[in-house]
Amino acid sequence: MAEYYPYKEIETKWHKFWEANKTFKSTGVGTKYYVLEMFPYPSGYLHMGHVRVYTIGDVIAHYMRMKGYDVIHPMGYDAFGLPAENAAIKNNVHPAEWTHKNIDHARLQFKKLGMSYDWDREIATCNEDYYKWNQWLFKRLYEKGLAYRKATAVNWCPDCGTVLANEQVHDGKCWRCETIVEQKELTQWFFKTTAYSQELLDGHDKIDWPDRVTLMQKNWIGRSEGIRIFFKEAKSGELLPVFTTRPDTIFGATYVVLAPQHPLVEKIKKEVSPDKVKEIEAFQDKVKKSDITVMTLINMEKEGVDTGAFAINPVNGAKVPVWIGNYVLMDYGTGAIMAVPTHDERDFKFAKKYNLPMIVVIQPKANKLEVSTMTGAYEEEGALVNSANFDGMNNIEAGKKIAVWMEKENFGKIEVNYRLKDWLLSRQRYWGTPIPAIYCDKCGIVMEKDENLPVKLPLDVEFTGKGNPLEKSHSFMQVACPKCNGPAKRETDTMDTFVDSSWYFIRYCDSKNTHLPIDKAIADRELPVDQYVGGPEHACMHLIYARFFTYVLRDLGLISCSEPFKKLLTQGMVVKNGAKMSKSKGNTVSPDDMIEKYGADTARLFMLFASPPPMDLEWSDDGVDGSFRFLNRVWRKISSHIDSVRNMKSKTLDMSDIEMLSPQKKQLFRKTHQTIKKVTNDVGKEQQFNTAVASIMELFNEFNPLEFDMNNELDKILFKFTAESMILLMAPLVPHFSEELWQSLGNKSSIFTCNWPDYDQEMIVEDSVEFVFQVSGKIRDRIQLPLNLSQEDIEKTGFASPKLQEWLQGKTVVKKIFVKNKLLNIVVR
RNA sequence: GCGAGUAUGGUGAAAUUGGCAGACACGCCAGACUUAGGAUCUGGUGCCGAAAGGCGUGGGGGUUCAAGUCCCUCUACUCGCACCA
Repeated sequence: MAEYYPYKEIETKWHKFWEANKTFKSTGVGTKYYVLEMFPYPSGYLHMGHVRVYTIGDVIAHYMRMKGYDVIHPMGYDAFGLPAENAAIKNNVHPAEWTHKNIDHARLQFKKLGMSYDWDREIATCNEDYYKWNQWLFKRLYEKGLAYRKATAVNWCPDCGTVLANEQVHDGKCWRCETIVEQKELTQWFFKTTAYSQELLDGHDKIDWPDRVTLMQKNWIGRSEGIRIFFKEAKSGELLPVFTTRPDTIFGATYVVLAPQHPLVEKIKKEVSPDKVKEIEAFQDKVKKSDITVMTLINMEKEGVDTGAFAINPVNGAKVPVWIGNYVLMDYGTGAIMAVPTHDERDFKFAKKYNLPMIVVIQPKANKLEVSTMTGAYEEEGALVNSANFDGMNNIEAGKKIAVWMEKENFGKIEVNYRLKDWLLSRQRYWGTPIPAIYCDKCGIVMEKDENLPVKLPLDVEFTGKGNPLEKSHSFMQVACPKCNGPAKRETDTMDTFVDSSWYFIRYCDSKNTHLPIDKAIADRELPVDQYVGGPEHACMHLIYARFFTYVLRDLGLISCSEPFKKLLTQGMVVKNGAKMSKSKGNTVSPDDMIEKYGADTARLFMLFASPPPMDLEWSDDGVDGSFRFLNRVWRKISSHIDSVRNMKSKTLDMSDIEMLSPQKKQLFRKTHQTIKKVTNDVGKEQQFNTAVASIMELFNEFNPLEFDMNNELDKILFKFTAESMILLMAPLVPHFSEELWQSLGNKSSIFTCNWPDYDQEMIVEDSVEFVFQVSGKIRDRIQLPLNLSQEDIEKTGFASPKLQEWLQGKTVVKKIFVKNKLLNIVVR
């Protein structure tokens, strides 16, 4: 049986040591550095995807610690949510019990992986001492007018009598009973995220995030500058505003489309024939009889119906038909659009389908457009036609002028619109934070008193899958109105779990505070998070909600910082055989098995080595083996002389010592310095852990074959210096392994209290370089030459090279390109 | 439909940002050692070719002395889309 390094013993030993010594507790002294990974939803055991994020965060935390920062590195659990409730329905176990069992296992897994958390800060969002502050903050938002109620549609299963999450709708059917899902209007709570639309955009300049994430957010917030145009309903004269970003095409508007829920539709019904009303209602009904999930919206054919009413275009008095369409959204813009089929592809298709009129208003330079021959919309630039005084103008210029003119004539109002919606936070579920609102017949909406918080989740509930369990709890529902003390009813909606995760990173700073969510002095020292790590799937929702909450807490005077996450690292998924690991595909790998078979350090090393953080990571069992073998090789090499160097002082070599070394050992010393530089840059700056690992392997490949004579003082010094440097560089990656070797080498304190190694720029410089010679861009020779030769010297060498001469023979030199210490390109004809 | 990515050997990937394509590793091949083992060590390994040499970074086109890297265009795949977290 092969001898492996004793990873099990080592890992257990250091877990105990770190825990007993609270090695990773932040000291509160010096410059703080807050590293945070997105906390897990404890739905069962941690999987490899988790191991990856947390390993990446842990490497950064260790590195900054060794760089001398007071590192804040907390962990907790995003513990409210739907899966716990599903488990309750399925297995008749209380969501709390299920959740706490999972949390306990996750905590154990974190410890086994050697994650360097400050466990004293731990939180779970389902605990009363956390969600109390959700309620407290909700009240503050309500007082500021940032929380309000309005009606909106939800997925509804009529059979279960319950609201369904998008996830619970499969092919338009309820996942449990397969009843066709409908839309239902409910009055629900919203947070006014749109109050901060502009700051959410402007804040991007203050943070160091991947461009693609800020770009996604920008698109999500969707700022568009346009104009609200005041169409009027022809019969009643009722105002029918539409929003458009294309005022240049206003003279080409040939019909108007309303969202099916648009309030004007109800008025129109009173004006048109009974047959029309039937038609309209049938259409409204059809739209309502579908769920509101994305896939449905995508697959939905664009459909509409003529209401029989007309609208007046303010700019020219044109009378255009009013339609309703399933693709016009009530909650964007004004819930109504003007259609210009000649210059918008979506409108074009719709107009063709229903045989609606078209007018060309933009003519390209090259050819002349005719409505009768058009096969698609013309969406490029051109000159305006059929546009009154604006004819002949370039459409882009004209757009601005038309908008100004319309505003002056009071035909419209220039405005900025955002695609960002207010945040619907009501959930008709049990396992979440109860919203602390009370409904009193006399007083209306009244908030629960601060001193009565938290409003606790009741225990006298049953999980049947039908209806909201909270509605059946009398002890919960029936309350006295905090204002008039009369009988009142408690809100049964709970909060979206995104509320929990929108400020948990703030609570970590002061997780035990019983009179405020956070103490301001502490917040001001510890916030913002300097480095946040998590999946890019949170680019839009979580990362916008968290920024919104930070703005709100700032405006409430609770904290001073505006942007919660200074730097963001988004890591890819862990895949196997090209597919995301999932139970249904049977391609999962259990972290527990990995730790058992190879130890946590090998699992960590493989994940860091296999792929740079932003890319997906292809799992490979053979690759894990390779990482394990590498650790074993290092272990053997360093162990070979560990007893001889244990009691000697660590020293480095000076120039005169180096001159006495063999060329290979001199090169090893240089390589060590080069590797320190490379790893420092890769880990500290680029966050490319794969290349950091590769360069440590390169160093080891030079170190491993060399023999060291333990009777020779220089050899001993070099051996110890190389070994220690390597271990220090490896410490953030493989903490147990490094701690063990470090202390075996005679060091008395934890490696994580040591300084990150420095390199000497002088020691790095190579004395020669392989110079490349090209003829007309093709490489024809490579010659090892001293550094920093002049172009003149290089040319001499080049023209003297027999290989080059062969290619230069009989040709005329046209040009010579010289790149110092790199190449000479001789261009010939 | 809208939005964001990705594409380099048999595989995971690297390339100091326009300057030697394939570092490092996996796998494979050959060998050494050996009380056969999924251990360790040594050498080889992009493709074609006997060699000289040629070809090669998803396809096509362009800029340049020089392109994986810049520009245009096409294709394929992956992810997100507001009640999963």
